[in-house]
Amino acid sequence: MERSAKGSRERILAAAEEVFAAKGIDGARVDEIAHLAQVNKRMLYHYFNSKEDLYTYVLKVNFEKSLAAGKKAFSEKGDLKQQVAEAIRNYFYFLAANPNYPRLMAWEALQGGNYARKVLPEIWEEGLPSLKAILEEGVARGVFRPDLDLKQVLASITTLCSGYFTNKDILAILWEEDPLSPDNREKRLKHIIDLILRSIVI
Amino acid sequence: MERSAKGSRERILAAAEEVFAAKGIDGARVDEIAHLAQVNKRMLYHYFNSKEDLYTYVLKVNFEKSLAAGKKAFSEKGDLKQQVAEAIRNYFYFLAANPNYPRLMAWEALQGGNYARKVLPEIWEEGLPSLKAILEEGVARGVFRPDLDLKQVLASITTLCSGYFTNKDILAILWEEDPLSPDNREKRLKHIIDLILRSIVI
Amino acid sequence: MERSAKGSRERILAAAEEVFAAKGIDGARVDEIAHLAQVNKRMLYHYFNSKEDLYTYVLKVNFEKSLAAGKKAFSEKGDLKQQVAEAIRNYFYFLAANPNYPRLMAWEALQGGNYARKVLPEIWEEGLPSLKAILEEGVARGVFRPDLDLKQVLASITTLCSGYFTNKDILAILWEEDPLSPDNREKRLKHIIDLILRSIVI
Amino acid sequence: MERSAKGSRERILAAAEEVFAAKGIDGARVDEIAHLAQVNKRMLYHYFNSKEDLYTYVLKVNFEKSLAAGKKAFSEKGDLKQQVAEAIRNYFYFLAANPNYPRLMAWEALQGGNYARKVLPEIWEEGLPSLKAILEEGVARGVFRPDLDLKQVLASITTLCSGYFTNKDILAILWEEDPLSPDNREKRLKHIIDLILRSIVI
DNA sequence: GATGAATGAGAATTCATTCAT
DNA sequence: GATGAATGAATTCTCATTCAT
Repeated sequence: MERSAKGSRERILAAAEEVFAAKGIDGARVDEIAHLAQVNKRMLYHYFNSKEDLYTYVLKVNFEKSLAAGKKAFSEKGDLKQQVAEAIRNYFYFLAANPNYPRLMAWEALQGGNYARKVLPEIWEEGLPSLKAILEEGVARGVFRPDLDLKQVLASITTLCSGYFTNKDILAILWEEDPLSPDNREKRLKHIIDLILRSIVI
Repeated sequence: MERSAKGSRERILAAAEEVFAAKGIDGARVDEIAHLAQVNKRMLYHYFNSKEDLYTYVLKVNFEKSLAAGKKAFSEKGDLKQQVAEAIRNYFYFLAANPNYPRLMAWEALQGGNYARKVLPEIWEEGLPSLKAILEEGVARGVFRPDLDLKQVLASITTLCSGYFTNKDILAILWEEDPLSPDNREKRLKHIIDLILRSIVI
Repeated sequence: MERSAKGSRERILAAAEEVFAAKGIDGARVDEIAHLAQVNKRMLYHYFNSKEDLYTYVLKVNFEKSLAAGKKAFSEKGDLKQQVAEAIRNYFYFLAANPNYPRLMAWEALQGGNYARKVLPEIWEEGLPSLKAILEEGVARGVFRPDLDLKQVLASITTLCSGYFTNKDILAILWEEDPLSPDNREKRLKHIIDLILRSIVI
Repeated sequence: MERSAKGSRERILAAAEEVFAAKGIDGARVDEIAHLAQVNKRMLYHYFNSKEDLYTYVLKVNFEKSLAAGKKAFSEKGDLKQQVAEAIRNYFYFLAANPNYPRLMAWEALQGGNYARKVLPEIWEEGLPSLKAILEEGVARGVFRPDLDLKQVLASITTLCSGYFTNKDILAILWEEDPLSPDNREKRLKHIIDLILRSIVI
């Protein structure tokens, strides 16, 4: 049993993340979370006070994970183009490795970010600070187009990356393939990088 | 009273679209829909049988609207690049004019397309057939890159366009501006068109 | 169309009898009755005021039909035993010919006769007056047992006859045959007559 | 408070049996059952899932009670006639002691046995196996008529016995006495036994 | 007489939350 | 920390009945 491997609190948190990511806060059922976490429902209230608070906490934890990932300095080897590519790749594979994250963000976005706003107004997924820095340097050095609109570029990158994961089920239907297979994932990433790079170089 | 201005059925449908787009099927309340439609709750069941069926019907109507819009032949003036730009512009402004549509699709996508699948497995938003045709012609004529992966390009276009609208609330927070203002909308569209065109021409 | 063959009122009455007999007053749906009668639901209220009144009226009509059948003088040929047999036969085939009647009575009996009581306290299915008379005469003439308890005998006859029809579905399951087939019906009737006659003759 | 005297589950079951026996599934109200059981309505769903399932479960429990009663071996003293009388008496007093049982069966019979069929297609109230055995033995030994139709005899016995209880309210009106008074009950039983015995002996 | 649309009261069912232990 | 049973407030859905024409 990995029942006691993690403590109840951790199990609840993990279960909640799973269920909220799968169904959103309105579709999620407290019973399902408790059952999945193999704890008595009461414990959930013991540790997290309410469904809403639990949800908000799950968001918080995920934001922090994402921030931490964003900050992890990546090797600054290669030219700026390569660094941009690398940053996108890092972000893309962070999403792939943490599939609950983009889904949680997507549910939250549709709800106007009301829960996220309460706890973490500042963060959200601007969280590509290193990328921003590289792009700025590229512009300064004349490697990237001088008329680059950073806001737009960053929005495009995050949308393209996270959109791939939040729309996986639909793409699976349309493409009749599994978008999450390593091959397809890599193909998609290459396409996104190509798209972005072509649009920013002079 | 604009009581019987539109029939109850239409009012219910309109109200349902509004509420489902705003809150998703799980967040929506039948009472709210009935109230917004200014009808007795009973009528909702009379016309649409259940909340779920009503939701599915709203999806259906929206799919059809989108298909109709996609089919509307656009002027084939200008070169192929201009035609691509025009097709993206049409799609983008269709979403802007029908803000419920991208949101409904986004909720649905997060739920794995379970409801949509029931009604219209085939459609979804591949629905950019004219665009696909233009791209193919461009490749054939040697105007666009021969190695163009249409699937990828189309996925990027739809993701970029609809992602802008489904994430509007988050962008509003990050940018501290209204993403839906005509100016910002147009600026975003131009960015997307530029991004795509640069990536497809030789 | 036999739609206009009978007037709406008659069609409603016929439909109501059918549905009430099939499902009882609580299981019956006004909508189903109206639909079966091919009339607008409003007409039902026009003619019969309420579901309850309609039900009560159906009971009344059926009581009267049964009384009328019971009064129809039967040929007084043959000895008293033959006359008893004939009376039971008449009753049994009246029930067979009017399958709604025993069912309506059975639903009503389970409900304590509350609706019937309101309108027709006197009738119910004592309605075998001719039979009663024959039995009394038989006792007087010394043909039947002097210690005959008429109440008990009549109760047995009605129970045995109507019970066969109200339990038809269960018997169908147990016997794996159709209790209402002419053969089985006749066999059952013969059994009942035999049972009763043996118990009343000296 | 005899609040937890019996567990809620048992109280719900008892209350449900009472209410379903009194009013049938369509006439019964979940609220009434919950109130009678002194539990929160929610518990009913917790333990039994739905009104329909609760009803089906009540049927099941009653079937089993009846089967158990039927199996209880009765003293095989006396001749076969006495044994038949004893078996009928046992059955009759089982019904008297469990008044909900014949009523539940009667409602169910009128509905075509649709719910019972789900749970226990095989049982129903053929459940007089010991009686059947005695009758067969009697025929074999030449004590009972060789042309005895067992199916018919058993149907008559069950109909006469259970019919007495399901029609009690009507008999009360007709007879202007209480059919359930010990005296009247016993008188009725004697009549039934006499009726049956006379019809089966040679 | 006849109709289709509408309604309010109520019935079944669900859900987050809390109590007693 | 932990638990099973319990609850009240919604929430979805149903039904007999009535209104406007």
